[in-house]
Amino acid sequence: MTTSSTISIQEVSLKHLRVACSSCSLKELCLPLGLSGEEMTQLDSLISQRMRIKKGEHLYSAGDPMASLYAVRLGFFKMSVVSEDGREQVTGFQMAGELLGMDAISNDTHTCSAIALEDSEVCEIPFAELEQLSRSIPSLQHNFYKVLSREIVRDHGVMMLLGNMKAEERLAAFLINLSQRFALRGYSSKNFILRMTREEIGSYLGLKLETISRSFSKFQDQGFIRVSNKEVEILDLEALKALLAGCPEK
Amino acid sequence: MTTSSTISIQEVSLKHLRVACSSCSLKELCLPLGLSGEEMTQLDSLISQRMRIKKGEHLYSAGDPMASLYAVRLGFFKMSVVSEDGREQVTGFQMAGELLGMDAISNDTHTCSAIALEDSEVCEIPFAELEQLSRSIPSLQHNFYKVLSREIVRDHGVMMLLGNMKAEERLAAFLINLSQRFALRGYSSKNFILRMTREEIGSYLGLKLETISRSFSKFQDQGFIRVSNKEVEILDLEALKALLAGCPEK
DNA sequence: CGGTTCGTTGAAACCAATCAATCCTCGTGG
DNA sequence: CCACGAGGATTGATTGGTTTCAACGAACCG
Repeated sequence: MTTSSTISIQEVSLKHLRVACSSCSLKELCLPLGLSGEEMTQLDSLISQRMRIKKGEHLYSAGDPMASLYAVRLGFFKMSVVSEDGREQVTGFQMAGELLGMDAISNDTHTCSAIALEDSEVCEIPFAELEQLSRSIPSLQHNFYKVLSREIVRDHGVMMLLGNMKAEERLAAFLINLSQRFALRGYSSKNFILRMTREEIGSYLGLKLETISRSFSKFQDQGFIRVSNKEVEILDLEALKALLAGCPEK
Repeated sequence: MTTSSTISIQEVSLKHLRVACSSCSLKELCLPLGLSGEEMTQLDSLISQRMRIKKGEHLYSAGDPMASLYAVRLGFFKMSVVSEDGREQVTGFQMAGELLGMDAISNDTHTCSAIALEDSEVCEIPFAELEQLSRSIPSLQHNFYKVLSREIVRDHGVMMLLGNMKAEERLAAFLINLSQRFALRGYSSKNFILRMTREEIGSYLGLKLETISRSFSKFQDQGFIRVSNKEVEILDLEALKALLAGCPEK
């Protein structure tokens, strides 16, 4: 079930305030990277609309047919898959400039659900048209291959995390990753708001929410961070990184 | 360090016994899926050579520059990444018809090492040429997007496994997956040889080798499988599947 | 045929899950 | 505006599954 009916009003009102890729602050992080002015205009014409997704709403759900990919303009999403027996696994958190829905290309069907963790905005990118346009714009095709490949590399990083690391190492890796991504987008790398619950962090990291809570408390006791509910302040980034590097003498 | 010096002799001897995609038994599983005769000939001309990789040799290593992707013709590979502090994570096992090196597109550099677990044979696919050809053959481009996307979906499955499942569930999932992939290639789905060690299975599944060994023994005691070293016989596939489906009443 | 790698099994230690109680926060409606 | 309820977070006690440590046996390779 998509939420298309819920958002149709905004769709209309947004049609004429479309922001073109060429003037988008995220173009360096997103698909248009490295395109010429002319090429970017062609890409612009392909982005049919911008959509607003309210906190808690599904942009799409697992099982939905896939017609478009989405680029996050603003906000924060979680992606999750559910196994046959009902277990949920959060596969990632996506923020501005990141693409959603790439898993769906394999079967023209979404395999994940994309849920907004705050009021968000995405650009809809019709996939068939992207595919066609990428044939005439080599650097667009190349960028898109890279985006797909980068997702694979990211997934391998998560496997490393889930397969080899202890609870506190996982959480440290998670915080460092978030911090870097915020920095890349011009936000503070030291102070940020967690848009997800402890349970969602736990699902992503293969841990229970109580373990996340305890690890946060421990980091705070050690003076690595300050946490107050969803606010996080990183006080000692090096200490967190040291946790990851393994004990120096091991 | 690549192993190119080791295999140069075979390369030469193989040049004239190249098997074209069009006559390859794996074409239904591999990139050429759905291409016309004419298109397949073009793809053929791109596959510069076949290479033999001996058991234990690296097809490529993490950090190597990426110029080509590889399609497994024959044999069995493991892919692994190593973290800064030296921990190894096996990210997958690849068999005939599967593509290697897709993670490397993101940076033109391999992020995994590909190691042959038995004497193997791969087709080398120069990436730049594949990219160019895929612009003129829409279904090739589409296939390649799908292959990349399928890899992402597969990785999500591994995350589910690592994040949510207990040791025996993971091993059951692993055996079922292997069984299905062998069947797809015309091999027995009930009897097969594990090409990897217990330690490598453990690394893939986020477990220690002793845990793998114990789980194998337990499955055998329960009559689900018969294991003798690397030989596996699946006696009760349904029982293994039931393990995954979660407790019936949960 | 000897050595090394791989696999199995047992006992103990440990880390995270589970169970449980309490508190906090936020959104909602009276 | 405050009270209420529900969901989210914290913390403690206990359990349990997996790792670790250890020893031994089997298989494989040169």
